[in-house]
Amino acid sequence: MSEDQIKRKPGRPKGTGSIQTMQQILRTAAFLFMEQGFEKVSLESVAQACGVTKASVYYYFNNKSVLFTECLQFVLKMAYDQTSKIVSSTGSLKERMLVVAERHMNNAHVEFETMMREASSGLTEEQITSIRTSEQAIHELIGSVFQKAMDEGEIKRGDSMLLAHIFTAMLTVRNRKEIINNEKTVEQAAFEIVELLWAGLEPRS
Amino acid sequence: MSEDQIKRKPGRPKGTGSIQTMQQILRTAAFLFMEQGFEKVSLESVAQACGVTKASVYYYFNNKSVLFTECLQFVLKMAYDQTSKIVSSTGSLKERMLVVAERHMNNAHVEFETMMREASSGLTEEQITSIRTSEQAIHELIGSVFQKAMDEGEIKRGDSMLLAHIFTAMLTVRNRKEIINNEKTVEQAAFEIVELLWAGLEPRS
Amino acid sequence: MSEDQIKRKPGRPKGTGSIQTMQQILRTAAFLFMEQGFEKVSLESVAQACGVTKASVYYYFNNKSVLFTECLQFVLKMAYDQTSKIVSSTGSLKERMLVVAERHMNNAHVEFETMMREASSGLTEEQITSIRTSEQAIHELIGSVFQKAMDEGEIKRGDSMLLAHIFTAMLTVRNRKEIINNEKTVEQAAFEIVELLWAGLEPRS
Amino acid sequence: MSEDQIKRKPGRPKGTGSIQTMQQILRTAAFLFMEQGFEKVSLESVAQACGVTKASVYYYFNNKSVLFTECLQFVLKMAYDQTSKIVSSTGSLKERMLVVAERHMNNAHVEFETMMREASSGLTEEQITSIRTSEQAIHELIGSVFQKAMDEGEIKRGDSMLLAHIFTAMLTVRNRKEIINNEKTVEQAAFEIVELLWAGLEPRS
DNA sequence: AATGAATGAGTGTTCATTCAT
DNA sequence: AATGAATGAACACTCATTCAT
Repeated sequence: MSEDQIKRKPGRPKGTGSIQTMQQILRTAAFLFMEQGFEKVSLESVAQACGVTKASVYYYFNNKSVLFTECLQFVLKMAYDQTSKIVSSTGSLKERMLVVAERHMNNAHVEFETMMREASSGLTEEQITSIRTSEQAIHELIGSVFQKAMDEGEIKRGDSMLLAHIFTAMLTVRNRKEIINNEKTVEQAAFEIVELLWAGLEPRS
Repeated sequence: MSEDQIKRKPGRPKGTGSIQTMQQILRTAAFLFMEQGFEKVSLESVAQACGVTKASVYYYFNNKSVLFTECLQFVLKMAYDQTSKIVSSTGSLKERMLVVAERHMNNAHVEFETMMREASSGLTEEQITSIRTSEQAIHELIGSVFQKAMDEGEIKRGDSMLLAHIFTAMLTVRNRKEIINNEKTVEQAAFEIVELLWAGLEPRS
Repeated sequence: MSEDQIKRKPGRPKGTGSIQTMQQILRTAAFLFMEQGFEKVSLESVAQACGVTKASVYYYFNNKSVLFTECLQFVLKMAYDQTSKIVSSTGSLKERMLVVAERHMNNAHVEFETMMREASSGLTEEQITSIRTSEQAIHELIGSVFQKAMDEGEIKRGDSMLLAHIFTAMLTVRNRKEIINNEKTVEQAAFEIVELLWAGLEPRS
Repeated sequence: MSEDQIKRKPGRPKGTGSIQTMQQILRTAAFLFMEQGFEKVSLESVAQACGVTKASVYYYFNNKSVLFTECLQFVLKMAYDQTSKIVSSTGSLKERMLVVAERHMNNAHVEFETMMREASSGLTEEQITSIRTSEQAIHELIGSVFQKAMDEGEIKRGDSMLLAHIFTAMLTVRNRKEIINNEKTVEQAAFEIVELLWAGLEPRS
């Protein structure tokens, strides 16, 4: 998050201005987009939050759509890496998915599909598919993990990709203020969700 | 400049008067809001879609926030009524929830939480709570059905309200184009979701 | 002012709706125009203040300019009558002008000239001259009184019409909040103004 | 629809850049506000009068209230400086006040109080007091001059601040078209006003 | 006599985008 | 590398005005 602030190697930094500024714009904009969605974020507000001018943002990103696209890819890549690390660790599938759930539910953000729908009219076909691809990668990652577990008999057989989507969809209850914040912690909710997914509703005879 | 334009006189045109303009505006706007979210829908576009002028929209609704609020309440009431009818019909809980799932997934719309987040900055506290209340009513309806089933031993015990939220969250996979539209019909997806929710992932010994 | 409310003759009033409504619109609008000027007063606000609809206002007055014109003439006629009564009463000129000053300064209103300038672009030549004539009548009334006093040696000779304008102009200090409201009452201010006008600044040798 | 229109690209045009756009906007807007008042001046008209776009006006002034406030302060500062120079020159008080009168009456403008009343609903408390302060400064300047003259016996004793207000109020006869323009020059009127103020109406015995 | 419904023309304001430096 | 100046397009909202009933 603020890795670049704290850990400063001694000596004059190489590219003080250029790459650093671009990275900061990217990070800041990504945060704002995830928080407020496409339309509500103005390039002016991005610039201000970065302490630069609007024109500077344009210097690095040709237009709002480009910035948005790169932001999403940045965020999705981070999510992919994080998830990848978790699922490839040791432990039972259930245990690992619980960690995935906790992490996912702690990253506050606008729901993906909605943001895409909002933005899509301003994006080119290319941009849309490029984002979709990055997003799909995550689902495929999770899907493949489920598939492997099915093959090994760890869980029941079924449509692994659909399962992956259902799983991520379940995690969006994080956004319901009535559930989280009031009565349960995120960890509790994540735990109950995974338990439910594993056990099902049907009472054992 | 506009000398060559046909100068329409202001004021009410002679023979317009459809039956219920207000209802039509409400319905049209509701559809557009659900499809595109708060910001992207301009009152101009609402007016055009209804075949009236912007000023006419303002004649019936004081401002965009009011229109939005009434639209959402309109939609939520319909959803509540629909759901209410289904859950109070005969059949096992699982059967009834399948119907709920099918209906819900066929109503295309932006995810609720995201839309609210997007719009909330423009709404008054009152408007927000009024919408929230309407929305909560649906969850409580579903939650109460789950609770009753728990009490009667039809399903396992658990947090019925959390379950209600999880259930509706699961239905949002409808928005994922990779799943629906390509490989599965909505009905298939709904069926598999309900099956999964009931049976769980754990393989029977 | 509220003469029509208090003094109600017994029996069914003749023209309950028509003339009464028109009078009320006129009075209300006049008050609003004097208070806020031409542009700031919307016909909607006039209607609301009267408890009727905008269309009703249009029923009695063809358009805003007409309403404005009639309002001003109404107000100016009242001012004329009031002034006329005062100046034709007994007492020295100075005494009578003091009463005029007090009355004038107690009627809160936007300065005349400014209001006219604001409104004039929307008025026809006819309307403007008709208002100007009514206004001029007041000045001529006061001017004639001054002239007579000059002829009779009660005051120094001079341009009586200019003097009339100066006199009314002096009374506009009523609008300066720093003077009235804080340190002086309207009556005190009126007194000092008249004293000053009579005695002049020059110290007697 | 606009296919046949020449589609100007957005963004800064190639060779515009006059020297000081902001100053010109300020001056032009100040003139328009003084001439027509707050409501009647649209930012569009200001822009047009300057040969720039509305958006350019917004580039320099955040909103109409800000522009209005800065305009008034600009005008008031000029008036203060002008008056200050005159009153601190040599000559008798009467001579100097005659010059003040002439200058003031030659600057065509809407009456101050009225303009403030019209605009005040759109201004913040801060803006109002900031303007009021600037205006009060002028009256205090004139008041102090009168006070000094009283102390030195050059004129009769009295409320110097009230006198200052009366004096400026008298000068508003400049706005009465029936007086100026037709029969008298501004200089004549100014002369007669000052004469009257000094000598008073009372005939010497 | 009075009104509800509808409209065209504006007004203030925001924003993505461009260009010269 | 970064910015200040400028713009066209859109948007939320208001208002005077008209017409049918």
